[in-house]
Amino acid sequence: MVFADIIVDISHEKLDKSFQYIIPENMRDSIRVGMQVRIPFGLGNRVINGYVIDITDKARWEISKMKEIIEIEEKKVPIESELIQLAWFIRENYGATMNQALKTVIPVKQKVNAVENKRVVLADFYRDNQQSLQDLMTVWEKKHATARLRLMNELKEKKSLNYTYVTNQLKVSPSALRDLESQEIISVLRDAVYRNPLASLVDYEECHEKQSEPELNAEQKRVIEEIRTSEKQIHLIHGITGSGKTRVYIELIRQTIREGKQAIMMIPEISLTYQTVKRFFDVFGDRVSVINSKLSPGERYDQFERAKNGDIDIIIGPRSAVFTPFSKLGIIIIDEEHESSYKSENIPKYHARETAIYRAQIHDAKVILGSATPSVDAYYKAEKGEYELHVLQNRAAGGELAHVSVTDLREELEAGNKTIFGRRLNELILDRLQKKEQIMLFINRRGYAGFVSCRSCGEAVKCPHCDVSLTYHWDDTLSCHYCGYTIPMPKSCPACKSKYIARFGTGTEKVEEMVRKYYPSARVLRMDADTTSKKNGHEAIIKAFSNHEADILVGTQMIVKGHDFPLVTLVGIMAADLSLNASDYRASERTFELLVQAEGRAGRGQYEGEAVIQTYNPENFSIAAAAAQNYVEFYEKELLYRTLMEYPPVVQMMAILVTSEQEEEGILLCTQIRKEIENWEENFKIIGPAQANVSKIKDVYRKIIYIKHPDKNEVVRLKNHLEGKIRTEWEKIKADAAFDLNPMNGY
DNA sequence: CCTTAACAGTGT
DNA sequence: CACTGTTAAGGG
Repeated sequence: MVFADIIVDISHEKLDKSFQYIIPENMRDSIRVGMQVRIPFGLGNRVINGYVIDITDKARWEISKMKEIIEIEEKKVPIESELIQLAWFIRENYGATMNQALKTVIPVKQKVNAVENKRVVLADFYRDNQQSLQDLMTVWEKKHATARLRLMNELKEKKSLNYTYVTNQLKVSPSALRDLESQEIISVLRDAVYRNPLASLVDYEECHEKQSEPELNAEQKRVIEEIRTSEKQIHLIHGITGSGKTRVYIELIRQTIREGKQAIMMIPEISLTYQTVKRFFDVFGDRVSVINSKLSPGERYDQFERAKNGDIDIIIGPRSAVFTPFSKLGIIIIDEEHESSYKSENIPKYHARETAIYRAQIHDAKVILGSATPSVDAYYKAEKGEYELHVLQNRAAGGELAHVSVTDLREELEAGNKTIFGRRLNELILDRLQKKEQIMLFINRRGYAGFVSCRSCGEAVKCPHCDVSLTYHWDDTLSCHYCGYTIPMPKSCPACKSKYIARFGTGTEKVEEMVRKYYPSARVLRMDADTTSKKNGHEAIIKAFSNHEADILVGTQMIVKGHDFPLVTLVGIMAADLSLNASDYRASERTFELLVQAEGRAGRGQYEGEAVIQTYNPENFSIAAAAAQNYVEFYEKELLYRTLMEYPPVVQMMAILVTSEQEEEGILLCTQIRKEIENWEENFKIIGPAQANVSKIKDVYRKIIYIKHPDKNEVVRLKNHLEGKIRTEWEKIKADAAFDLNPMNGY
């Protein structure tokens, strides 16, 4: 007897274990680990889906009670067994059910019909027998079968014709072709052809215009050599903006491919796909592909297949690219390693960096992390020797980093300057406008956009189901981010009936208005959530600014990421402090990152760049370090703070989010959890329970507990213990708990 | 998650 | 005792 361990396709803690089924005789040869099957489940034997995660001859259950698998789901994509191992890792570390983890590692669910490339050729007999063909055509001539004659004349010349060419250009109807095929005069060949998402991104016809990669400079060569000869598996490249990290990645991938292995190139955002693909395509041609959520299901499925079959060597994509089913994985590169988008915001909240490292260990592959502003986490591990650190400190194309000056806004006020432009910034703006160079003005503002509040009572209009303010939409409605609750924009304050109710400035609008007022001759563009919400709004603004259709671009974080504007020689950071006020321990790290990335936008072309940071806290260490563009200085001070306060990476932290419809139930579960941790054999530091930042979503209450411990394994062990308790002893408490290891954004 | 069996409450 | 609604248990 052979049995299958199966994870049922129901995401519920109670069912988060494998169930054993008998494999019927007729499936014994075809069934494989990773396949999806239909099984009878529960007392009612309702038929559901399941994933086979193991096949064994050892029964863990009374065979008489075991049921049989009904059938194999041929239409569903089987999960590679290696990805099942990754799913276990994710389940274990990020608090999810195995079912959820399996669904995450398999981004393609359904098999999709292959696209066929149909060609028309002469049947063997007529190809080898010219005389018979001639006879045939004489008959047709008499019959005035003109379409068939057209086809035959072409086929005599060329051996094979494109099907669409035959139907569209030669005007031979499909029915005629079918007739000819059944008479065995021609045959229609069908080759499966992969959908190619690159086709819309790069121009195959213009291959001759390929940009060749610049020569490696000494510094880049050194880093490549260090990595090539190193015993270490994980490497961190700390390279200043413009130091040519991508050039290094390309070289490392080239070497990997030469060894017959494959590469995953991870990028933080889909919007950066184009420029990356373009560059890689010029070097590696169609051995490169992309995978991301913007692809159609068919395209995605085909990239999956190409990767599995070894038809490509390199995949470019965001977080989920880590699951690309390469069998000979040699290298995983994570560009802009510090980006928070590498951590999933949905359950399971896996971190692509950690998952990549785990996967690389299975393959004995290398992991390369790259950034101009490494995450404190990664730099810490590099310092500890867990990763090997490499530094690129010169700009590849020569040139200097932007010169940065800091303006203390308090002094400006004292000096009687009531505008939002400090004197230094004003001076430089006028200078650049006069020189016809471009300017970017960056507003450091996260979230909390466009909510509506009352000027007389100060009350913000809130969602009745969630603990958040409603946000204003351009169609003059207010809606809730979390549950979609929408009301028309009220005419007066719902709380005090005052008429002085208005939208809180988004910051960018205000700045735009001021620019128009003080620099009336300047042409201004604004880029923020409002102006980019329309389809292609993002690209349209970028393009207009690239073409120098505007002198000043005003915007939020989105203007600082990844785009090259050679004419920009001035970057103004209007108020650097705003992200410092965020309520989580990563606030300084994020501020530093943003400021340095913003500074990096200035002076990327032939002209020298300048950046002005305006702030109320010039003495703040992350602002000072950003002004000096000194990462190590920032890192050392930040690490000191994290050590004192016991924050990651010095300790491991886990967030436990408790949600409940009735608040008391949630509080009860929280107290139980707290008690359990206090009595646990290992000593954990506990913070909370407290109300989550957003304390209610869709009428569900949210409480948060943070726990800290130096050892990650201990944290995972406690998590497993608590999960067990929740499943058994505390089962009756009507509240749920979700675990998040080293959370990226506060709760 | 969904089904079922068990149970309590209601009405004839 | 038949019928209905609520609840807890179990799933291989």
